[in-house]
Order: sequence, then structure tokens, then C-alpha cells
Amino acid sequence: MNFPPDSKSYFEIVWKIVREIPSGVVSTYGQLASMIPPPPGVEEADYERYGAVWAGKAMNAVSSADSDDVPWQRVVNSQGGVSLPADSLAAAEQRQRLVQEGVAFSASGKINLNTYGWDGPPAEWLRENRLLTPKPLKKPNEDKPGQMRLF
DNA sequence: CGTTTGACTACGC
DNA sequence: CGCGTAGCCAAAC
Repeated sequence: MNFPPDSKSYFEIVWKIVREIPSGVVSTYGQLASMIPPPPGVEEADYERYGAVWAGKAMNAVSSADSDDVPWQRVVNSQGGVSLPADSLAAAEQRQRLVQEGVAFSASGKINLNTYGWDGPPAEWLRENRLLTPKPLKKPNEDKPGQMRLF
């Protein structure tokens, strides 16, 4: 399917959402896309598949646009890892910025989304902006409800 | 003007 | 748990 007819406008929406991500937590490309309704003329199936790619392009466009206030470092891939070339300067900066915010990386360079994953903006904010409920950053398996920890 | 290349993911080994 | 692949297309080379 084609790139959104008005990619600039799509980017703006992505940036708007990213600005809502609090310090110390992270979102993913897929989660961002899940909050944005499919642009006009885009089949839902296609959107589900490539929405994350568009979110990535939106992030790619950040530094070169009037979007310096977008906390781009808080967007990672579905596995909780930095998606820039591992040896790039930008990747190093992203990791550093996140650590500065208190986000921890595992030995393999991944962030535990169960701990640092974003739940999304308040329902009211979503409604005001005509956006959808984000897909959870999952793995309900690890923090078993009902299983209490004794210290 | 043909090729390569992405700030993605889910899926299969 | 890690690596490769498909699907898709605009842009940079």
C-alpha cells in the first residue's frame, strides 16, 4: 500500500503521541501505530502490517524537522531494543538518554517492557485526539497477578 | 535509470 | 534466544 497520502500530517500525529510519553518509560513503533486510525485509503490489514514502519519513518524525520521537542529516545522496537545501527552515534545517544532517565538495559541490550513499557496516554486524552486504545506492551505472564512476593 | 536501503514485525528454525 | 525472510515503497545513490 502507499505511504500515507499526507505523510507530514501522519508524522505530526506520531510526534504528538510521543510527546506524551513520560520520562523513564518507553513505547514501541507498533504501539504508536496502534493508537492511530488507518489513514484514508489504507486497508486495515495493510496498516496493521506496516504502521510500525511508518512510525519508524516519523521518528527518522524528527531531527530534521521542527520537532526538536519530541523525546524520540523513548521509542524502541517490539523487542525492547534500540533500532538504530548498533555502532552508530545516534544509537549510543539513545541508550545514554534512556539510562539517564532511569531506564535499565539488560546484558543483551534490551529493555524489559514489562517494567518500562508505557501504558499509553489517559483514555480522555485519546478520546480528545480521536485516537485508539494502544496495544498493551504485553507479556502478562511475568508479573503474575495473585502471586504475592514476600519481600 | 536500475539498485540498495531503511528508527518494523511476526514467524519459522 | 538468535538469525534469516517476507512484505512494501519512497528516496538516496
